[in-house]
Amino acid sequence: MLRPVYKSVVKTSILQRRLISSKGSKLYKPSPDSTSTILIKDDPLVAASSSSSSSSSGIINSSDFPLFNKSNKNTTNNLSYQWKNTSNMEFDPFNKSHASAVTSMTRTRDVMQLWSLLEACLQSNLLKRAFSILESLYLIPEHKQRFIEDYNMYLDSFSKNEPNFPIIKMNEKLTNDLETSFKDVNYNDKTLAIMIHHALNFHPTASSMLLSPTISAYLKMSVNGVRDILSNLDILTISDLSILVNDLKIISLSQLPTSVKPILESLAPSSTPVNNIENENGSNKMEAEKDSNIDQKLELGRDSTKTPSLDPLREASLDVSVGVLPKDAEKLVAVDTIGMRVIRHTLLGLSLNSQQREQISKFKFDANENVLNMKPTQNGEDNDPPINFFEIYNSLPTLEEKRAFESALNLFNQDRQKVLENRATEAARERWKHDFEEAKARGDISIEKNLNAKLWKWYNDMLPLIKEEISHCKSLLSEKPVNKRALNKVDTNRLGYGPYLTLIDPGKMCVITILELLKLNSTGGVIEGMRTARAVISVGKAIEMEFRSEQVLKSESQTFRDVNKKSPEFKKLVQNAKSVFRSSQIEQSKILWPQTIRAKIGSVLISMLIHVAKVSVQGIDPITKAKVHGEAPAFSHGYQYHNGSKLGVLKIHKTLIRQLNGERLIASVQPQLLPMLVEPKPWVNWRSGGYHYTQSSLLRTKDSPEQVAYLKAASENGDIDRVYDGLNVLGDTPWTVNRKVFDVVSQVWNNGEGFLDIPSSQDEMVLPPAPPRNSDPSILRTWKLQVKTIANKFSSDRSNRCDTNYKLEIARAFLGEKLYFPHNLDFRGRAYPLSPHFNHLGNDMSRGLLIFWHGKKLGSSGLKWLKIHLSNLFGFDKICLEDRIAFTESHLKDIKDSAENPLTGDRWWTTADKPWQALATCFELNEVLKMDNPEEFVSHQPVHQDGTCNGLQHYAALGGDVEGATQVNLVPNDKPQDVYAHVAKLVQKRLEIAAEKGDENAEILKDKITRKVVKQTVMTNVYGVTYVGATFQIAKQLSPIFDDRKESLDFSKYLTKHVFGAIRELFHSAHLIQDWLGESAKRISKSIRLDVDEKSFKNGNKPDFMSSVIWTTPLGLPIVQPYREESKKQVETNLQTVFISDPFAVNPVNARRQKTGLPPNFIHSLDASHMLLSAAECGKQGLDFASVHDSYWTHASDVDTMNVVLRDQFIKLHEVDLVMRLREEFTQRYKSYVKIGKLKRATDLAQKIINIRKDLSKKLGRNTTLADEIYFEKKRQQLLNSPLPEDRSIGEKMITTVSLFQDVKDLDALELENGGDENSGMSVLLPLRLPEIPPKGDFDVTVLKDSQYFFS
Amino acid sequence: MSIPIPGIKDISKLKFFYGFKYLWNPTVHDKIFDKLDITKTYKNPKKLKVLDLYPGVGVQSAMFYNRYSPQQYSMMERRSSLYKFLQANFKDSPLQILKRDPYDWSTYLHLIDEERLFVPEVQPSDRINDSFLTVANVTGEGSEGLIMQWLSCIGNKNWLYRFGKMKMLLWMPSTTARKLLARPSMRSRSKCSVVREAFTDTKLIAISDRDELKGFDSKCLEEWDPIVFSAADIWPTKGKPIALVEMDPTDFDFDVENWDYVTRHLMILKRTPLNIVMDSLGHGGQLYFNSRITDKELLKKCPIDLTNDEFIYITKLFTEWPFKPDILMDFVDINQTEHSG
DNA sequence: ACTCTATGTACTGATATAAGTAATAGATAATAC
DNA sequence: ATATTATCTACCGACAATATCAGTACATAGTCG
Repeated sequence: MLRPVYKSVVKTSILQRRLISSKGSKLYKPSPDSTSTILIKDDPLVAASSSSSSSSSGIINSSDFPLFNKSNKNTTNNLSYQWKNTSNMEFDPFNKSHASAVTSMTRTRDVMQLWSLLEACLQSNLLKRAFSILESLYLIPEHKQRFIEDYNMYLDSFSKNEPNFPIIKMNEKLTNDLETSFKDVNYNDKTLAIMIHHALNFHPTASSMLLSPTISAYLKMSVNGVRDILSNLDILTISDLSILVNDLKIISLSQLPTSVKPILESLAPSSTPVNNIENENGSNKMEAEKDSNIDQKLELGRDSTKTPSLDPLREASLDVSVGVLPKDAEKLVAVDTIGMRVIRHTLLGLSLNSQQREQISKFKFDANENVLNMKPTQNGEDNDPPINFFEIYNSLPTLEEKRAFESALNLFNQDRQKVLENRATEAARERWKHDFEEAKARGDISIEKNLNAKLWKWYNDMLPLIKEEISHCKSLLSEKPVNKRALNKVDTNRLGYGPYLTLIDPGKMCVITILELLKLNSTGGVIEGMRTARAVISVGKAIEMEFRSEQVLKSESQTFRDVNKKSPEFKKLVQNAKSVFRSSQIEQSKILWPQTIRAKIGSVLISMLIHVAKVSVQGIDPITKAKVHGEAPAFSHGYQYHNGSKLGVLKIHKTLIRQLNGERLIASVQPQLLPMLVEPKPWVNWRSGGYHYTQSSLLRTKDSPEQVAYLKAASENGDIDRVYDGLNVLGDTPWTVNRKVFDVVSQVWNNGEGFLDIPSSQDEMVLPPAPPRNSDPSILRTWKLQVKTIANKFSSDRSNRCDTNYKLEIARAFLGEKLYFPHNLDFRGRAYPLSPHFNHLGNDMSRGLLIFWHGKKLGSSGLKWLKIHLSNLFGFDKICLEDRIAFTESHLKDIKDSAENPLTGDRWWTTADKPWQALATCFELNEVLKMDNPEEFVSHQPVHQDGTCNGLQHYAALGGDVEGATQVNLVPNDKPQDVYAHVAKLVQKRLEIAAEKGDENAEILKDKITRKVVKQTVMTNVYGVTYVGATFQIAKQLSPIFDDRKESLDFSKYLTKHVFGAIRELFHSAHLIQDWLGESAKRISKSIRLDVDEKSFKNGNKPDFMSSVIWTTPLGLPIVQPYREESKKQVETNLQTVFISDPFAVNPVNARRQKTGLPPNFIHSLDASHMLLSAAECGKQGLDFASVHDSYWTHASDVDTMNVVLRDQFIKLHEVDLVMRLREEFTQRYKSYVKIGKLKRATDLAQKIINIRKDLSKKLGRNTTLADEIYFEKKRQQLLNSPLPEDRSIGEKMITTVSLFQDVKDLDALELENGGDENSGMSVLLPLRLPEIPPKGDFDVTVLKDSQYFFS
Repeated sequence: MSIPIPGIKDISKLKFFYGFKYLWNPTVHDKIFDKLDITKTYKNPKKLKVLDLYPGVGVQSAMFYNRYSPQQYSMMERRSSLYKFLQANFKDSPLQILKRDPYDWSTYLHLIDEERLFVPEVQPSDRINDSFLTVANVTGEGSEGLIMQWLSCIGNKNWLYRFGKMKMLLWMPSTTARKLLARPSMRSRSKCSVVREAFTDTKLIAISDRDELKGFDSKCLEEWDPIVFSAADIWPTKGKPIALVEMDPTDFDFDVENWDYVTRHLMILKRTPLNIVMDSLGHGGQLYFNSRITDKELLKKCPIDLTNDEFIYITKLFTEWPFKPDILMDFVDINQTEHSG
């Protein structure tokens, strides 16, 4: 049928806006009469609000965060959602909710861009340029309060750059800057710290007496006390402090920050400060003099990177036995670097067998050399890591020994983790070089055949290009800012990205670029390549990430550079201090590179790589039919169309693809994001936690400043400490790779054939022959579709295999290791591991590969749960526990066979729902069953307890719905309820009734309803699946029954109605709550905040709605639904323009998504709270705990304990009426919001409003608009909140169209619901009112205490 | 006995036009017929079979019949309101009304091969088929794709073009006409202009807005001298202007698949000189073509400046390229769906 | 020295792209008259 | 105040269209008083 016009006339509603593409490089010129400034001055509202925010010393604007002004009366209730009014927030670009004026947001963007530019310039020592950026920043009024921090950054750089600048001159400069250039700015304690540091370092050898008065003067100038000055550890190094305390004796130990106090203490009595200062390059002589076995040189950051890792001396010293100390000092240094001997010493002191003993003696405990087992093996069968810590750990007989072992391992892993996060690119480069040289020895052909050797070639070709580009950028940047006109386009672009490109070591950038591109192979639906947009941004991000961790590392080694040696105890002290330091460093780095810059950087690097990367190729000359050899670029930039839209793609040459398919890809996993070897840094605030050197945010925000602002406020307020507690428990669970399962997977994998989820590896695709060209178009089309389907299958198989490859390689690298998953949260509060690819949230295979590091004896109940677990994995999870045990017991033979001959036997385990996990369980059960006393068996297998339709469980509890609660096992029962089966039964009944009435559809369908047909729909119903969506799901289930697709769809439509009806009937109260949530979300997202900018009214009566739905979880986590209209724009890069969203754009909300999203999101925020509460409690009780949203894992022996915790926490969560609480919060938060509604014309009130409008209209000389009314109401509110009594009294007398509603009792009587038939209604501003909560049922959640099938 | 022509009064009562527009003014139609003078091609109109796709209100159809009395005149119209209108006006006329969907390829198979309700004569391709004419109105804004597919059918010699070189009188939005008729170096020059140049000889016959003419090539306009009428002559009046073109298939001889790939990719960067743009054809394209294209002047040109002959030349080089990419795999798969319970 | 204007450029928003409506088609929110 | 028409289409983790042109705002240089 012909397509109706309207379907394609307008393709998208995206508000396309282009980036101000080179704004990053554009500086504010001090021209005071820019239009925007005038606009702001003339706008009384903006002026008022900005003055109020500055006068109240930055206390959060009440209209931004209505809850802040509320006094905290309910503190007795520990689930209170109210936030304390203690936050003291200064200006921060994130700290503006969306609804504040648009103008401020555009300036926010400018601030952000200037910041990142400033940072970049300072890093590159472009001080003059930096200064002019400072001048621009200074002109932004909201930024004044924070300005000194930027100036400090500058001053610090200046000080480092000009170490020989006398302190007096320095002082002059400071005075001059602050008195002439930046008049309104005052120094702070950090400024003083910089001056002190400069003073100490300018006169390193000067007599203390000379320095003392100067420094004392600075200390006296302190704003918040000497302590505050001294807490600037990023400025003052340990040796600075040491001088101040020990030499000059100006300050006392007690004034130091607690984290470094112990270090200074231990330095104080014996140490000779002179040594500390002289010792910058590490003195070997000193080392040689030490004769203790245990004393170690503590090597840090910069120094360690200098150490060549292929040192022949070191090789030679490997076999030096413990306890024998080489007299040769040089050798000692080589051996000594990372404290390996301590570790080895400790380990060898444990009870080990001779083989282990030998392993340990041979193993190099050098983090740089033995980060992870990433070496490629020629023979796929050889999975053995050089040392299997897990096996050693397990074999240790006593708890004490295990502890000692773990503690030594931890010491070693600390170093390895650091290397992992910081040195991975260098490691990759070294591997390439090594392979290249090996291949070279074998001849030119080997170089072509060996991937790494090829990469090394690319690397070497690319490096000079980058260096050249960097020097271009540098010379361009160091020139005086010439007028732009004289520049060509290339240089104009350089000006934009140049400052960033010069920040990172060129070699590192090469490696990153190459690795990223290889990683992105066959992503984004591209057959042999990737999307350009994705590629440039990924590379840009990776570069930025590298820069960030380098920064942290650099400042860390700067501060601690002088602390070079001491005992292991001292090392621990330093480690602690450093970790505190890192937290604060990461926290401070608020600056992120703008997305546009990332894209530009990425594109520059990628285009260089395209230019140099070549592969040798074979082709057939179409004319002579002869084989032709040649060379072609490995990457090629082009475009593809999709529905008439262009899509930039980066194609990878077939030759390279083939090579990649057979390659082990571990190297290209972003090494910063692998699982961790040590416990993640605990979450203490919203941007410090997880990895040690890599910054991650607590919340995965979707580029929404609003989300960040609320999160930050809550975090600073200490409202979400319990969230941290739970999250830290998840992160602290140690795991290891299940060796037995890994061996099976590995075998299957190397075989290359498809197995379970793993697709087979294919090199070529087989396509059907093309029909003749002049066939009917319909035939041609069918063929094209076939080709497409096959190609898509091929490419998805390939990317699937690629993904599996990653998982396996990571698993291989962590064989025998102790590993941890750092977690963070999505915006609803659900927890996810930070490390991609391989984690316990992954597919069945990933889960099967993971077991707990710690083992626990099965004890009395463990075996039972292990058996139940197996039954669950086979899909028998809705029968009573006894039957599940019986299931497992009836398959003991199968279990034995599966465990002993997983691939050669009957492969019973592959018939499970979750085969790999089943296999893992079979392995354990088989071992258990061999034992005489199973209770003694030490189990590592996580046992899952899953909620039965967790969403519905929460709904039932919320609604007090007895019937629903029974269905989802909140009510004790001797048999678990199967919701899906029950719904199927209900549908069946409905159909039978309909059939009797003569309904043909019902007649045909009535015997075909199974649990499976309705399962997905019941599940997704919680997420608000629509009628159409559910129809598709059911059609999928029904399709085997009906031949005709159309027919199947028709029946599905019919059936869906009944399924929906049945669900609605069964979970009636859940649906009432869903509806209530939906309606509330709709009203909120259609409401107007009073102090909204009038300009958001397009035509005076139609505003852009800006309010998103916000609530606080029982744990205090504020949740902001980020659904807004998208605004994307094109950004020019080297390769093409890319289309990316502008994170600073202020967009109206997407009311539809706000509405459909709230019910599932609210429920998820509750189940997340439940999980975190349970996690924290389990942690407290000493359980190992993991979760996949609504599936909770622990050791078999602890399941009973965990179940009790789960129920207790659920009860605790629901003891409060959460819906009521939510409504109260909404009412508070959206108190002064208004909506546009209809008022009955025939009322007094309406008449009054008409009169006001008439008056106003006269005054304005035009028709009034709703925008005008909002303006006056806003003014009234401002007057009412004014500190001046006279203002307040004026406000009280003011009457506006909105104020009239204050006294109205019964709004319902006046408001016209949308059923208004005649033109009796008129559009007015009404106060926002939320719908009434549906009545709560009689279900008492405490009965849950005894419900054993709640989670099972 | 001539068929009565529906007037604007009746036509304007119709509510739904599905975004299509129809010229209702008989005077303009007469001018157009005069100008077309189809008897040049169809020496014997009594032998002529006309297939009218999306006839709409049938004004043109009735006038055509009145003027030439062809052997068969079939109107294919499925949209209910328009079908009803045709039924009401032409039920008892010699005009055949078929309630079929011209969009669906299978419609033609049924009509021609199975039911044999409309069977054109196959003619050799050394001349325009003189017993088969197709008239179509595809003025809907969203239906441009249909025109483009018909065009590619000329290249494939399938669909109605299996009966030989069939002339088509085609109403379309004027923007579409502008794109199709654009010559090299013109702003609107795009892949479909090249397609038109490759497979057809097309003339602009009439257009509903004089302002639109400035988007066309002035030399061509001189030659075509199109009839310009007013927006008031079409119904519904609102909306964008429309144009009528006359499209005759021509001879061609080149590798269509490769040519399609080459033009598609080159026209993406239509303002980038050939010596640079060739890289977007595949790995190492720039190097290969720079060595193969001997005419340095050609290398300086941009794709937008190329004639079809030049595209054919490049295509030839492309097919001779030993390392040429697989042109079949030229698409992306945006929608990967997984997930199930 | 300063202002004004001519000139060119950077920026924004609009439009075209390919060519069976992605495998599908009915409710519903938004917009226009 | 109704009727047409565009926009969805189950949540989250997650990952994105681009080239070119016309018109305009803006900056710069040069000229002139």
